[in-house]
Amino acid sequence: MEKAMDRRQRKTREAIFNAFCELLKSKHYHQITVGEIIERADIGRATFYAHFETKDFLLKELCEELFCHIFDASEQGRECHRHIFECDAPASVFLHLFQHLQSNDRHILHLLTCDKGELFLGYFKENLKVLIERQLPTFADKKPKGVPDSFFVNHVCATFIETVRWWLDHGMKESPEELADYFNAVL
Amino acid sequence: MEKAMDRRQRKTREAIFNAFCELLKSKHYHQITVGEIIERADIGRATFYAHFETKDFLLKELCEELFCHIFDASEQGRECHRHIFECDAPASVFLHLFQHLQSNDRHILHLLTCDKGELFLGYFKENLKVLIERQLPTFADKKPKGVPDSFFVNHVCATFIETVRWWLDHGMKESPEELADYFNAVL
DNA sequence: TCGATACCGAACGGCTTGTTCACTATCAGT
DNA sequence: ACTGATAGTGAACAAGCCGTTCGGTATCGA
Repeated sequence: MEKAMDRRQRKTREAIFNAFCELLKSKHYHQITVGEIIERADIGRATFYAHFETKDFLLKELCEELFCHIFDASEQGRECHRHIFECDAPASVFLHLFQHLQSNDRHILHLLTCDKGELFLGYFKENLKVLIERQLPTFADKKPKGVPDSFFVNHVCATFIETVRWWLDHGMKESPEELADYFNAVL
Repeated sequence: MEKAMDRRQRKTREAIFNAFCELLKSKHYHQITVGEIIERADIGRATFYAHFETKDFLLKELCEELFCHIFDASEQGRECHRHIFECDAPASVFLHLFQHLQSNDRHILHLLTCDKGELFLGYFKENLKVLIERQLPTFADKKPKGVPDSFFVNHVCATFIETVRWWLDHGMKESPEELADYFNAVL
């Protein structure tokens, strides 16, 4: 993990992640068994537990890797090399997020619909929260009077997540731009 | 269930519900074992499975009973005997809901924080949705142009649920009236 | 080449699930 | 109060999964 992993370690770790993601496409999280992951990844039972204390930790670490990618990329897009798009508009970070979610890692989204989504959403929300808190000034105009900050942050978070969920449930027919419009409209 | 249950049936059914609710106060849903429910309800193993196909069905039926109470009561409050409060204000149904949630069945809310919340939330959302769809005209003024109906309904639902969740996470210090204010403010 | 490290794989104890079955208690109706 | 139907008992059972252990093998980095 931290100290330049052995090639073998990296390989099995990847194998586990891949197997897990593939399984997530056809099954709900809680239906997936460690045995299945092992079989699909073609590794020994003991090996799995050498890498992940438990199935929940596997999910946790997978999420962390994914969020790292997505959120780092969005922030970079905003502050550094500006990505492909102009990123000065207040809430364009969200457009970025929608785009990432659409293109890259579709299998992430399956986690949102599965019933262990709570866990996933927990992690997602955590990361999203720091992003939003850091941008709170940007929303100052949208925030109604008399509403606590923490309530508002939570509201923005939840609205984003629900927007994505709605998107998914309807087949992701809309473009990220449309989505971002809806998102801004209801805020 | 439907045909005037035997007294014995009602008794064990209640015993199971009670045991389950009590356990939910101290444990997360997925940590609770059928064995524990049985022991606490003081019934035979076979009896449990005679009533509920599985633990998930137990949750489902429990939710259905609870929502029946809450949602029916809110609708009655609005349309019939007007309850204790004046119920003409557009979104006072929500105030009603907040009040119900605060007073009556506090153990319901524990379901919202537990990690199987997804399941619970699913049921909750379903019921809430029909309520909101029925009241959509009321919100006509709040709904921004160019946003699909289904998106907006989902958004209102989610906002309500997240409001409740936030409430809970912060110790339910606010009064239902304040909550309703926040809720209206962000819509 | 060599020591360290990761993987193998089979086996094991422990726990949970859902079912079965012979037996007993309680019900509702005449 | 009798009786057939219905509900609950409790113990036992097979099946499945989890997480661990251990002796042996393969692969790594230096």
